[in-house]
Amino acid sequence: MVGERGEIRKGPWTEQEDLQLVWFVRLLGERRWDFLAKVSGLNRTGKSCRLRWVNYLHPGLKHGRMTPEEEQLVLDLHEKYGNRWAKIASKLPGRTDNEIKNYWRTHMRKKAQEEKGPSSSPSSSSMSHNNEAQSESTELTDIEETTNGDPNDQLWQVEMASKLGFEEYNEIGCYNNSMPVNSMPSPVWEYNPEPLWMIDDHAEFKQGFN
DNA sequence: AATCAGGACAACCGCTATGAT
DNA sequence: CATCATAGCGGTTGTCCTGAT
Repeated sequence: MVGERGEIRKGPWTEQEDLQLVWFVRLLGERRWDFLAKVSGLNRTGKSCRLRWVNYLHPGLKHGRMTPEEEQLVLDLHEKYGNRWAKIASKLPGRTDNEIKNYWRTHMRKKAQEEKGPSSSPSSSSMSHNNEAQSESTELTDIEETTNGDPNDQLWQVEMASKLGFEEYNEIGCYNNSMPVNSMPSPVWEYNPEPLWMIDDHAEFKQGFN
């Protein structure tokens, strides 16, 4: 799992790594990814940790196929914003920029070309349909907003929670249970049983390891 | 049944923006 | 004001899966 000392791991994440990451994000919050990466014992870069969290582990994410409405929305928003994936993603709660980007790359681009194709652009007609999906002017807050709807999503969350050994997670995206410490190889647990946010600074914290 | 092509998705890389010191 | 660290974004690549031949 965890590679050689000092070696940064790359490639697919293991369940164990996911578990560790979720746990440390819960403790430290979604910030200071570099620090989190060091402290967690994951031999990953902060960047990699953030990406994994944002694109896969975040409890607010939808998992599964795009609905036709979402497809249409992506199409419309791409018309409007171009390749501003983050911007587009912000209008599609529960979807990540990466997901949308991938999705676009595969079929939407093709679809868009087809629709544009020989005749006029679809944008005007699709816009009206789009209003229904309350995109555009309506500023959707964030991913939490849709977590309650999608059965796919709920299913995934339950699956993920059980996979990670948690019983439930609350509305702010935190799992309410204790970490299954026995499966945690990180030295953190030996040195710092106290919540990490109690620790003043990483310099101090790091002393525990070095 | 084997293999090939395309789709779907995860992850990495480089660059830029922003905030802290 | 300049510099450094961190976060975020968009592009790209790699791998696995699935359906067609």
